[in-house]
Amino acid sequence: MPELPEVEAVCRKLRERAPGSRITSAKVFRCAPATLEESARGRTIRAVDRLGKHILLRLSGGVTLHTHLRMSGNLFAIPDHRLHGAGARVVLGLSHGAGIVLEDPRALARMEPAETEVIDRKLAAGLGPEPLSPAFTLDWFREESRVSRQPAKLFLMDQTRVAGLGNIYAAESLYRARVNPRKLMNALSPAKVDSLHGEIVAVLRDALQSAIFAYGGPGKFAEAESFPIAVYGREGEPCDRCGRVIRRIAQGGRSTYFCPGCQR
DNA sequence: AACACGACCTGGTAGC
DNA sequence: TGCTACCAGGTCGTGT
Repeated sequence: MPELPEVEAVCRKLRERAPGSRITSAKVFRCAPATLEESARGRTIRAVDRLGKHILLRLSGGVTLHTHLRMSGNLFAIPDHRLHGAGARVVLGLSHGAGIVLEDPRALARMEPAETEVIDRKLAAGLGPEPLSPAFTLDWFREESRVSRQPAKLFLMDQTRVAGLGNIYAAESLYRARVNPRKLMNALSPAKVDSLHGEIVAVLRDALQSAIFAYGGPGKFAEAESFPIAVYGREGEPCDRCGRVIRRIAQGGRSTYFCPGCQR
């Protein structure tokens, strides 16, 4: 589920309920240290921030619940904190009985209490600019590309370079820009670098719209255009653009899907 | 610096 | 039906 667009959708949804609520109880089943129960209880949720794929629940008293959904996590509000599902890993009970639940079937997600100043400094130092922020300029991207000898796919997945892309949207960005995922960044033509920069932004913008729909956004009537997946998970199928068979290779221990015909 | 690999975990599914 | 093997949207630590 969660790359930047999905995480942003989760945050927007949470912002409808969470800010202003006091945490009256906290129960950790897994995915969080037991100390979270005590450090969260009694505090008020001031804001829900996001940095890359990291969710930051800002609590009163300079405490942040640093949350990462990893592969299969989800974070959402429920009307009654006692009625959480069986898959709940952390449940925050709020004033007026509502709740916030961290779910994750694989239990890889994490929610950890931290001093706000400390976690902010750590994340700022460890994450590159977000593609949907003004910091993601073409000049910056050109320079990063010029000095990187990483294969393009690994470059896009590297959160210290670009914060927020994951396996799906990295693959889709490369496909749209017609870039071979194995090609080293500093070996890409200037035109490909520029194209890739633009497609990263376009892919995330499109995906964000779809994610907001999927998470119960503006209208159930509007045509919920789901994000069109062109290559991810389509090994063996013909490419919509050139007809060549889409391949799956391994990079950095993950699957990369691409079209050997038009990604060069 | 850059990369491979295992660990962390559970669940779904294709194939036999 | 039931077993096995592999796959999964992420990150971190260790070793080369």
